[in-house]
Amino acid sequence: MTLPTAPPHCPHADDGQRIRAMLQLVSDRVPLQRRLLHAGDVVHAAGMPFTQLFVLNTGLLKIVCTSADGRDQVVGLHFRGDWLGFDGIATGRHACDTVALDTGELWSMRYDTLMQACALHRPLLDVVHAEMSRAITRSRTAILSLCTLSAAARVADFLLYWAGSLEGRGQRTDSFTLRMTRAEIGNYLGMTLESVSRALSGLARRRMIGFTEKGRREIMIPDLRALAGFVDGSVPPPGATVQ
Amino acid sequence: MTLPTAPPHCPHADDGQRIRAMLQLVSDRVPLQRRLLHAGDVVHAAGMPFTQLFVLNTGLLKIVCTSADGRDQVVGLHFRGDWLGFDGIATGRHACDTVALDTGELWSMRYDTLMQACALHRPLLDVVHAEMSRAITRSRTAILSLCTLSAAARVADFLLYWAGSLEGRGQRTDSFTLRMTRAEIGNYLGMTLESVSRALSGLARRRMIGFTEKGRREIMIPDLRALAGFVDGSVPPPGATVQ
DNA sequence: CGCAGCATTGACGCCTGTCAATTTGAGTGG
DNA sequence: CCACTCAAATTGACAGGCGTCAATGCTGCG
Repeated sequence: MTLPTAPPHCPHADDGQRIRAMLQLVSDRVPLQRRLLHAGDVVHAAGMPFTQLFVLNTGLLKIVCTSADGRDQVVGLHFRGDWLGFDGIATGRHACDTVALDTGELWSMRYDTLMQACALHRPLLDVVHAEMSRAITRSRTAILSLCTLSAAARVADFLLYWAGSLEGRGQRTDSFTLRMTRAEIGNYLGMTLESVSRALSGLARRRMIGFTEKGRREIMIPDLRALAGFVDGSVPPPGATVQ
Repeated sequence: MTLPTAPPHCPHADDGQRIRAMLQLVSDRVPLQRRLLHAGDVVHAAGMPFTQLFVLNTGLLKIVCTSADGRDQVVGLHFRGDWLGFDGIATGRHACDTVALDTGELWSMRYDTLMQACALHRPLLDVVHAEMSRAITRSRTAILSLCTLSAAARVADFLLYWAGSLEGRGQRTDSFTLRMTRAEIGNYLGMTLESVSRALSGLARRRMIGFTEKGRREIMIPDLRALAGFVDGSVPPPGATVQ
């Protein structure tokens, strides 16, 4: 039996390998500072002068943009191996806030130092460009989801994205803890916290996800493919009551 | 009298200078192919092998992403001086379609050739990185608008973005032609074409924009700041009848 | 033990999507 | 130059998804 639908978020099976090799390359070739992060720590804030790039070695971060009139918005989540700070290159100042959502370790390096290292070792430059490329593609995927999916489907898609990110990093994907409040998730997905809660409850009612006894932040996904089927519409929405 | 609100899209006044210098640098230092574009021409399609980067010398392009299950979405617009194709670096294949919306001229260069030129002339590398950085920031701004603004405000914001892009490129900003159908605009803004039409009509009723006699694609904006005030909520929505 | 933050659930209403009719405008051929 | 045709745009009626408001339950911590 072949896959009925391609999972929306399918990191290559060798993503874990890729990320490990990238981290190895960076730590071999670039002088790094290492910093322990705790939930709530600010890596950089909008307006700060740009001098450094960052690599998240472990943990979880959110990117928050704020408009001139005060609307703020989670525009990205970052996992182990993701790079941060590219937004500052063009203007010399960071355009957003970056905040830790969990404990972890952050690497930082001066941009000019990194470029010197790249000049000496071309594969390093390729890695940097690939990471920028990934950042661009990921944002576009987020826009696609925001514009084309219903609120419930966006929540399901978000869970698949999270699971896919863990899978690409070698962690278990059938059960994980969302290290965000419903309000943060809702902000990221362009909906209210109540809609997030209702969507999760609906998915749980349909047995497409489950909650553990440890609290409602820990999510179980028995079958990723079933969830993907819901996102692409091949499974009806969990609106009606189901037995 | 100081500005009541900062315009949401405010390219630096010297953006035109920056873009001209960038184009000059690229054409001086990198072997280019030049190609004439017409509306509908495809620059690259999703899945195509990545070998080249592109710079739009004149004209207008849209970026379209398609999900595995067939949802498609305009995720970006590009004007004179914008770079294209970064999405292909990470995977070696393009992740989206790029389609011309107007006649124009496109420059293309091999990525490896560009990198060789960058190795010889560091400012060129900085330019490339700055363009990638801008692409990341722009996508985030789009997400911010999608998630935090009402449909009518998104349309107003879109017009300001368009005007700002023209301003940064030295063109008149009080009157311009949208080279997209309502359906394309709606797709880009995450709403239906009817909502776009209603929003434009509402803004026109409020005299915040005007249509010329040449057709409903040409938009006049008498006061950018008034429109910006509407986006940030300091001016009430054009729902009710006015005078 | 009690408080404060987080999550769930229900009721209600509005924004915006859907469907449909009509008008406008552009392109084509007689 | 005008009639014809078709895509694009406008506008209205209606409904449903989701935001808003509010009450309640749950959990962790002082």
